[in-house]
Amino acid sequence: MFEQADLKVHGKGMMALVRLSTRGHPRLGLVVSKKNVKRAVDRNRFKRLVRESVRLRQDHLPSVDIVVLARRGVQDIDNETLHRQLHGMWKRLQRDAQAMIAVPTPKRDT
RNA sequence: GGAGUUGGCCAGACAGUCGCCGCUAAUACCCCUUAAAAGGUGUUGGGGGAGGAAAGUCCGGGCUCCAUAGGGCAGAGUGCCAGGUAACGCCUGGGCGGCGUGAGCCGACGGAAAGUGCAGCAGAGAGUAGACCGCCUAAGCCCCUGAAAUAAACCGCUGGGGCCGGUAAGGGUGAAAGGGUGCGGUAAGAGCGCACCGCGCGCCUGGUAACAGUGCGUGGCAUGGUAAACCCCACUCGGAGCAAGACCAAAUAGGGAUCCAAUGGCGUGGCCCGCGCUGGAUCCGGGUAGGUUGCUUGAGCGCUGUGGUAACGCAGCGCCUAGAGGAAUGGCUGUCCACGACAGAACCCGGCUUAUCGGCCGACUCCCCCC
Repeated sequence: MFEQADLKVHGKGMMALVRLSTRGHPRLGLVVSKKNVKRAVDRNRFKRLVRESVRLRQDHLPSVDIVVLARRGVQDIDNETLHRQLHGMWKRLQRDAQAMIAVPTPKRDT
């Protein structure tokens, strides 16, 4: 997954790795390390918000596996901007995924 | 009214809506069966869902396995006394010392006359004390002076100087200089003597005890500091941890090689004994690591009564209050206000410590004003 991501979507304080799947619905994984987010309260809050965001948008997302990685500093972002970030990321993900499905052989340069 | 001390409690609220994790009831289907129960999946309804610190992991216990945790050594911890407790390094009460006008607060608070060690600088001297300045020159010796007496002299009164010394009152050094104040005493001084204070020891009295005393007697009087230095004394402590452990399914099969060997090897990791099990170790080749349980009814919480100064105990009645498993307890919208801190359960309890916006209640102290 980490080495064979089809797509990478970046947002403020986080990054999402995406792979296409044939499951028929999106699937979410979360990586929030203690190193990057020190307090348990902040780790839990981040995971809840990401889950909620995916839940609210699950019908619009393509059939993909998503892994969201938290980066240092997410604990300082408030809920509202975090939601906006995630919303923007999913929109980009949708667009890119559809483009990739249209092209049968996705090229993996760089 | 102001300032403060102390004990306890709360931890945004409400509504709507969309979700998550257990529980429970009904129901549908699956599985199974003679039939049911149990089990699984879904739908609908009901109900529950982080903390006072859930944290740090610093102590103590339960639970589980190793022996039923046994003996010795080593090691670690605790350290005024009594009580509480399952236990504690915790709590309560008391003692002693310190701080505060006070309510109160703080204290690793046994032993330094068993032993060993350590102490920079300054200073004469730092633990069998010590003469740098100062004070003294009585006794002993030397020199000068030379009263009185004598015929004269010797000796030598007096005074002065020196040597040998005396002295811990004063100065100075230091964190600390070997009880304090006063009087006597003396050449000057000194517990040298005495009085008072202090201290040590013995007894008596009070107190369970620590300890206390205008108590009685006795000793001139230190036993300097450091034991979060070794140490001594008293008391306590076996080890590992829920990834403990248990169960189910499968499997650990079977095989080959080398080495060691029944005063052995493993369990048992500080070591020895003891105890239990038994051939063991390494390599080659092959195989597995899924689920269930432990998992929340407990030294539990609330109320009342009762014993106790209190911590807490006892009795009765009532209540059931998260249980996940990469990990639920949330998102959004609206209204209100004192505009919300620190922060997220992971086997469970009792403490300690640390973090913390603010609010409420009780008790008490000091100061000012009024009656």
